[in-house]
Amino acid sequence: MLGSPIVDWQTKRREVARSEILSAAWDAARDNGLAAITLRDVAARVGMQAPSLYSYFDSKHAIYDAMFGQAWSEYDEIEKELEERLPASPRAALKVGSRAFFEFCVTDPARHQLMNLRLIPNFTPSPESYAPSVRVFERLRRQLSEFGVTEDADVDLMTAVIAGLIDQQLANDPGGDRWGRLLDRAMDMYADQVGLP
Amino acid sequence: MLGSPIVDWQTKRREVARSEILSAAWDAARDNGLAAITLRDVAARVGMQAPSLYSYFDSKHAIYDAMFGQAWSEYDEIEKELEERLPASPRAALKVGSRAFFEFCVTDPARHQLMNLRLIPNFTPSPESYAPSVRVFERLRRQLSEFGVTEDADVDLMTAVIAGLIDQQLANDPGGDRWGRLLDRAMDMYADQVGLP
DNA sequence: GTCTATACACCGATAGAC
DNA sequence: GTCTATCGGTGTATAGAC
Repeated sequence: MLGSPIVDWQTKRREVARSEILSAAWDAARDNGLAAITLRDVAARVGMQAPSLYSYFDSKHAIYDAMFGQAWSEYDEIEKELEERLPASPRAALKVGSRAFFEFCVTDPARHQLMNLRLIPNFTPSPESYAPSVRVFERLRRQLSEFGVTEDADVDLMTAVIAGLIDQQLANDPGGDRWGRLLDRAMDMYADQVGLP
Repeated sequence: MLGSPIVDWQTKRREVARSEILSAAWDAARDNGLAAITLRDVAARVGMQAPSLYSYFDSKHAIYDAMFGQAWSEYDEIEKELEERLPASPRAALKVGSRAFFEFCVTDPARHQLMNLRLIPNFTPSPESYAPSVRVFERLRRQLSEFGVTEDADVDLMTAVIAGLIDQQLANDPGGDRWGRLLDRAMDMYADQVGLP
C-alpha cells in the first residue's frame, strides 16, 4: 500500500480535529444544555472561528449526528466488556445490565437526551450513527432470549421499565437516587412478570 | 359592586386575548415542535406583530409557563371527572387511570414534552403553573393509599412504569400503539409487585 | 392601553479572499 | 483550511403613534 500513509496522515489529522470538535460540543452540552449548543461556542472552545467548523461537519445537525453515534458506540463498548462477566442467574444479569445502562444515562443528562429522547427539532440520526444503538438493542434481545424471553412485547416492556426509571430520576430528582434505588426491585418485578426463575 | 363591570370587561378582554395567544402557541408547537416556537409565528397566527405579545406575556418563557399550567389544569379536570366513575377494583382503577394519562400524553407529543420533560433550557414552571401538576400527583397518592399503597417508593415505581411506556411509545413508535397495548399488562405487573388484589 | 416601527445581540449558514 | 464579512432569522426590548 505505497503512498497510503500520506492519506492516512491527512485522514488521521482530520479525524483528530473532528474528535476535538465533538469533545468541545459535549462540554458545551453539559455546561448549557444539549439544545443550547452554539457553533460559535464550540468553535471558541477549540480555538477556531465558527465557520471553520463547516470544514469538518456539514451542519450543526451533523455534529449532533456524530455525537449520537459516539454516545451509543461508547455504551456498546461498555456492554461488550460487561457481557463477558455477566452473572449466570437471569435476575442478577438483568440487574447488572440495567444498572449499567441506568448509570450511563443518569451520569450525563445531555447525553441521555440525545440518545433516548427526540428533543432536537428535525433531528433524526443517520443510518451510520443509528447502527450502534441497534447493536445494543440486538444484544439485549439476544441476552433475553438466552433466558427464554423471546416475545417482542416482553422486550418492549423491559425497555419501558428502564426508560421510565431513568426519565423520572432525571426529571424529578436529578443528582439523587430516588428512582435508581428502585431499579433492582423493578427488575424483580419484571422477572416475575415474564416468568424468569 | 358598581363600576366593576368595566374592570371585568377589560380583564375578560385581556384574558380572551391571552387565551388566543396560548391557543396559537399550541398550534405552533404541534406544527413545528415545542422548542421551535417563535414569537413572530405565534403573533402572526393571531394577527399581531411579535412585540405586541409583550402586552400579554412578559417573555417567551412566560408563554411556556402558562402553557404548562394550562396543560396540567386540563388533565386535572379530566381526572376529576374520571374519579367519580372509577372502578372499585384496584387493578381496574389502575388501568383506567393510567390509560387516561397515557392517552393524554401520547395524543400530543409537544404537550407531553412540556408537561413531563425538561427540554426548554432554563425553563422552570412558576409556583402557580406548577400547582395543578401537584394536584394531579396528590390525587394519585390518595387513590393509591385507598388501595393500601402508601409507601413513597411504591408510588414512584408506578409513575416510572407509566412514564416509561409513554416515552418509549413516543420515541420509538409515534402514532402507533406498540407500548400502549402493554399498559394493562404493566399495571397487572405493578399490582402484583405491590400486592394489590 | 394597545399597537407599529425599529433596534440590538445573537443564531446557523454561506461567499470569497488568502 | 481558516479567516472576515455578511445574510436572513431569532428572542428581546424600547420608543412612540393612535
